[in-house]
Amino acid sequence: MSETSEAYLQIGEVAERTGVTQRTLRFYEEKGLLRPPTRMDGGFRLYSEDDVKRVEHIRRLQNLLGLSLAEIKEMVEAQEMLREITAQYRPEWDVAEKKRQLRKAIDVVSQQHGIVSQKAEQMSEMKTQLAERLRTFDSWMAELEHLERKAPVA
Amino acid sequence: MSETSEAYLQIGEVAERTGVTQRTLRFYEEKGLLRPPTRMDGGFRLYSEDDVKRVEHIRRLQNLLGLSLAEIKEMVEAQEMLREITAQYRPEWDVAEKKRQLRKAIDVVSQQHGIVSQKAEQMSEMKTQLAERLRTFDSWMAELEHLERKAPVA
DNA sequence: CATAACCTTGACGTAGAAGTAAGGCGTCGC
DNA sequence: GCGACGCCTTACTTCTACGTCAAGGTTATG
Repeated sequence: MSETSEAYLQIGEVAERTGVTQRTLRFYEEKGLLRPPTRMDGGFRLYSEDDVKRVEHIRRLQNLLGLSLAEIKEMVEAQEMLREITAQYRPEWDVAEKKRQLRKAIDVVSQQHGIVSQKAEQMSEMKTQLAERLRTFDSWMAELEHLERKAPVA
Repeated sequence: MSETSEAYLQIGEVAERTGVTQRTLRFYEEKGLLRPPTRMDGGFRLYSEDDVKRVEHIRRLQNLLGLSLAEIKEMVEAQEMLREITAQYRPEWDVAEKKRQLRKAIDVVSQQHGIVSQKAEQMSEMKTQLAERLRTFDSWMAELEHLERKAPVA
């Protein structure tokens, strides 16, 4: 009975569930993208469900936005900061300090939002262009088929 | 008077206009992403406006869709193929052959369209999430300011 | 307690996408 | 026709994001 409150996962399970390799998980940890997980007595890493989510988030930022790990690290760190503000009460921080932190977080998130918005817009533009093209091609194809019916292969 | 019909550009100008380095332009040529441009007698590359557009297109595929140069090459080649079909009459190709080519092109473009659609959707999803977050943060901020007004810094 | 399955760190390797440097022609304006 | 600047190729280097052993420790199971 090792269940304290959460089900902890070993690196292999996390790898399987997230679709990245164990090497990648260790690599992300090394690079500061994942905070070092807790360990078993023998040294085995124990991840939480939250860690799984974080990995998935990292992958989205990579695949969808094409950000470098360095850029992603910045973002993740900002998230982390937020967690610090919101998690427990932290009476040692006064309101002014909290406001500073929160403002920083808002900055980061709105920057992200800006990037995403811009990219999304460019994408839909591209999508429109492609759709237009497809229509053109389809009409050419129709034309070719028309030709073929009028003058079938001898 | 070297103007035949278009204004040709040297590699430096193309680099400046597209925002990539000269090295990158030569690299793309080497990799088959840009067809070898015409040359001056001395060997200097002479690019057309079309080439500039192609470079911009390549960059969009890289940055927006995150495709590898190999993947981009395939796409560019398909475009090129189309150009062949549509450019001049090409009486040596019969209708069936043209249809085959056109079908291939349609395949490529609709595949691209699929990718873009999917990404665009994921992006707008992400955008929504970020916007939601921002709203949450803003309300927290408002709360903090409210607190501050009720109990100003002693 | 032996054995398989899983994990550890460390070190080296690799593919993709260029960057950079060297040494040498080309071109243009005067 | 010469100086300054732009361009040529070739070759070596870099950076990112991991992959791939290797040698050994840990954990679960019969």
